[in-house]
Amino acid sequence: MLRFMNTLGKCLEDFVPIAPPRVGLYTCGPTVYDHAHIGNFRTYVFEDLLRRYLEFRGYDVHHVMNITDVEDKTIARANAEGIPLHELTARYVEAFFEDIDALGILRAHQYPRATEHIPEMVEQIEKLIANGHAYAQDGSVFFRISTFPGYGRLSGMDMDGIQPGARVDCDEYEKEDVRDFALWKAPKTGEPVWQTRLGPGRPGWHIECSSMSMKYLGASFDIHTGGVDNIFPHHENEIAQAEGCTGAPFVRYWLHSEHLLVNQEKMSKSKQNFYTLRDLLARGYPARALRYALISVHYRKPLNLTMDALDAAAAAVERLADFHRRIVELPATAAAAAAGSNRVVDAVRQTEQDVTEALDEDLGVSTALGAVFDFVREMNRILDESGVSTEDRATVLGLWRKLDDIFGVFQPPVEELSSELLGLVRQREAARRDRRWKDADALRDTLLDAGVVLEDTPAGTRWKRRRAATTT
RNA sequence: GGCGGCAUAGCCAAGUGGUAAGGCAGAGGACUGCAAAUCCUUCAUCCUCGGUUCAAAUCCGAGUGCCGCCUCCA
Repeated sequence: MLRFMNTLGKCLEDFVPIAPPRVGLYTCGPTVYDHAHIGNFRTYVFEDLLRRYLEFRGYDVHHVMNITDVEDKTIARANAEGIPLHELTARYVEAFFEDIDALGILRAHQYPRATEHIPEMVEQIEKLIANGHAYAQDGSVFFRISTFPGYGRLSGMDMDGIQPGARVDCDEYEKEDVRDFALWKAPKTGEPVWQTRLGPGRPGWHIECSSMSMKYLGASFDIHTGGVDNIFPHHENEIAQAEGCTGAPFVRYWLHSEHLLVNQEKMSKSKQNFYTLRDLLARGYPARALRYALISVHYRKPLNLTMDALDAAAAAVERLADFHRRIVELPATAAAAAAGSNRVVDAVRQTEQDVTEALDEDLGVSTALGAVFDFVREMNRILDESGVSTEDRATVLGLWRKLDDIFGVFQPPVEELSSELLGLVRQREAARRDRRWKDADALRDTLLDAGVVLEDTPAGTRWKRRRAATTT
């Protein structure tokens, strides 16, 4: 039974979709004013694992991720660069897709953008005004929190405790109550303006997610996710907006991922520990190693990213790739043997069961990966001792494909070698055959300098790309 | 000040009452012409101090440290 830690209620709950096998999944996406940083991707990778695992468990997931292309930061950045908003956001939307592709994150089924859903937001705001949950003031529209008794339930915030003055800044907008939040913002110089039935202005941030999620997933849907910092106020406000509008329960399961730390500290540009994906790729870490590092820690635990940890992740991924290559390239002679057949079948079955049990429990990914590495060791033992039959190999590769569908880090990319380098490999094989060890070793060194590592096996010499040097 | 998260070997990290998964790094060994890959062996008593219990990393209390939220930061 699949279970999730639901932020709403703070306990482990059995996962029961509203209309199985369909699952509506909404994940809070990027604000496209700059490159996303590696902490953002921690969340996106978690959401990718969630989606992939739901699919593995037979659910028909409909995944929607919003793109926030109009809010304070995007406007400020576009103004600073002196370019139109859409030009700025188009640039970073493109970068975002490049990055998630590099990390092997599956594309959502839809990426609705705020600027393309102004009418839907206006309509929702009108409903909220009509039923008394919202009020217009000085050209803006605010949500009236006092009319929504459930406010604060998701975050556990006691709204009565928040009083004007102390820590709460009254912003430039006049509101009935400082706790009220903006649904629609009156026009200001230097800001984009939409002419709507509400008057001119632009949407507040929170309204886009409730409008767009309900448009594509319905008034009530299954799962909504984001980083922990979104719990309050963003998701709290979404609930108020949605339920205040429809009267129906908005979301069944709220899942939130913890933040990523760098060297046990919060990432910040001033501490010079702020990394985008591109920064880390430029340091030579393979994208798959980064994905592994981001995925291998449970999503509700802070992830402490260090360069040592990334080196370790790169090595772990290589161990998995080495195993995959070994099983794929298994020579026919060894593949004909079948002494280990029962062990293979047992190991495959046990591994699939262990991985499923672990992930069923709120995506217990560390335990699941532990089971995978146990499997790799057992299979390597079998391969050392007896080899496997062609049939068993197919069974193993079948499991491997399933695991890769879930984790997205097990199937190594196909590597190619230039004909010159391949020629050197052949020359060295000839040298070894003639026992010209010095020549053979010199050729091996040459290839190593070219980034090619050789492995001599009873069935011949294999080559692979050297793991990128990643020091400092 | 209010609310919440975390603290396990050199590093990353599982485990939430019965004598510490897994990965990386290290040490020794097997295999190898030498390597690489692989396998075997080895490497912690769980932040501190109290308490509950036959039994605690795991429950309770008090500390210490780090991180986050408290109006728009994944």
